Amino acid sequence: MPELPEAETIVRDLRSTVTGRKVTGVEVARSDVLAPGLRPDTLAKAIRGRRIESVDRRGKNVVLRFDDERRLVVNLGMTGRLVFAETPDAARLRHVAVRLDLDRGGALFYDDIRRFGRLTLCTPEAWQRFDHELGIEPLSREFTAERLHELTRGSRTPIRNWLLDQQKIAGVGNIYANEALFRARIHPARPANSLDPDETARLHDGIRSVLKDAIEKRGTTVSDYRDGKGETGGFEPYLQAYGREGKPCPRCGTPIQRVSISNRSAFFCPHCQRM
DNA sequence: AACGCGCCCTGTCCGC
DNA sequence: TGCGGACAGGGCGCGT
Repeated sequence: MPELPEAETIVRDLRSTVTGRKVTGVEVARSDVLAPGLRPDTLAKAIRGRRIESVDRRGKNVVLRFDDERRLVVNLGMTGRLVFAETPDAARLRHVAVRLDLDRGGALFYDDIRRFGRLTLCTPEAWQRFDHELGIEPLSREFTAERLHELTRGSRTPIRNWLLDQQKIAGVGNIYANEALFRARIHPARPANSLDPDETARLHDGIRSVLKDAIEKRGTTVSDYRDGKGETGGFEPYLQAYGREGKPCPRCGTPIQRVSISNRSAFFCPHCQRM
């Protein structure tokens, strides 16, 4: 479940280790993680010999920019991992789908148990389109409480679902959507356009604070997430609602409830978060 | 056309 | 102990 904080942690880890290195070899073991139409030999030919100029994040995506301005966009799906290691053994990975060998030793491994992740190779134009289609970065200056209120006004969908839409806000997944709503004391099934300015201000605050707190703890590992070094994240003990069905609400002690909204679990406190 | 839903995958856990 | 089924949920394609 890599969401924004997990992608950000991976990016920070990889920045220090792979930036400036040259790709010396490309091995694709599971071609179904490549974007439709991207063939293994096409990818290999495109990036072999290229230097990695930067490692960045857009929403939940990790973006490697090469010295010819092409980019490899990595969407981690549910169980994707990007780990740098000196040897395959040191990476402790059992489902390596793609390996990028780097000069000066070591390799960047893309590992994905369920292979829901996707690797996309973008020209500058394709990257521009990709970037444009994604929603606002929740930790950016442009993301204000007023902006959130404007955005939510046009949709009747449950706010939890709305928060998962990457074309609205980029980077929020089910864990942090539920946590943000808990912090804001808003019921996950509330229609997005029913939130008043005070509620969207609280939600804005909840989104930003939970993402920042989770980044500080290097992300949430429920089961599969690993950072750029192959280590687990430290935010799981700080979750207040997600995965805590039946456990007491940290604010009022009422048991946390789990309901299914559009075939996805939503966790909330029935006392603090009323319809 | 916004929105809901089923599907893609594998590992884990739970009940019988 | 073994086995079947539910569940995890990101993103996409499809139907309404």
